Amino acid sequence: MLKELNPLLHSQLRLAIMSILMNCEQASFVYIKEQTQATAGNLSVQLDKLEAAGYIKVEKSFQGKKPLTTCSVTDAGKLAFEEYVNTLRDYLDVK
Amino acid sequence: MLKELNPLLHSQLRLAIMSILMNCEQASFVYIKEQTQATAGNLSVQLDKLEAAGYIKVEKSFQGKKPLTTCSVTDAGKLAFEEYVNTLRDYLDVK
DNA sequence: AAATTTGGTTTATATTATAAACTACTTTAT
DNA sequence: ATAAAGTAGTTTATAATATAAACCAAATTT
Repeated sequence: MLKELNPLLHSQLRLAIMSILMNCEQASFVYIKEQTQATAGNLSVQLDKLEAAGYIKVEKSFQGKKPLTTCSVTDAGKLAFEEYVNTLRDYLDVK
Repeated sequence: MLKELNPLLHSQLRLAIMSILMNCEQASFVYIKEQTQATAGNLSVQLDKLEAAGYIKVEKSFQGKKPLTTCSVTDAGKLAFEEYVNTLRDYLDVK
């Protein structure tokens, strides 16, 4: 029997965000936006959800005069991502 | 840059259906319902979508007096599933 | 100083998933 | 023989989710 796929991670954009953050120490809002091709609004909403779940940390600062939003994955986020990947493998691996 | 995940396959239930069908020649509505724990209504809708996309073939017959709906994956479905899996690997593989 | 760009957030809408209600028929119990 | 319950689904309504459009505040360019 197939386990449930964490619905918070089973979303194209949130998964892409997590994928990026799993591969670097931190990434800016603008960088993630470029990489994912998401609209700023959509990205903002999805980052909020991941942050609310405790999967990522979002820090707001200024780079000179421009606002700079920096994101990084938390330990809980890493764990959730890894569990999601393992669960998903059961769906994908065709015997 | 991450490619788009086929939205028709990026759904827990539809993915589970495809996963089951990729591992057997054919499966009945009832069997898929049991395996996925889906409600009949939800399953019916998602099977329709997969059929409309040409990813599965749905055949209705009778087993004695009871209706029997049998599903199997098409070549197009196999192809789409494999492409989805490959795309997904880019999201999951943490370098 | 008006227009445009940057870096976002908020809110409204479209899409999708899910559940509830229904249909049609069969089997079982009364 | 008929009412009650079960089987195998479909249709329709609702809840959840994703996405886009509209907006804000400040900085930069013309």
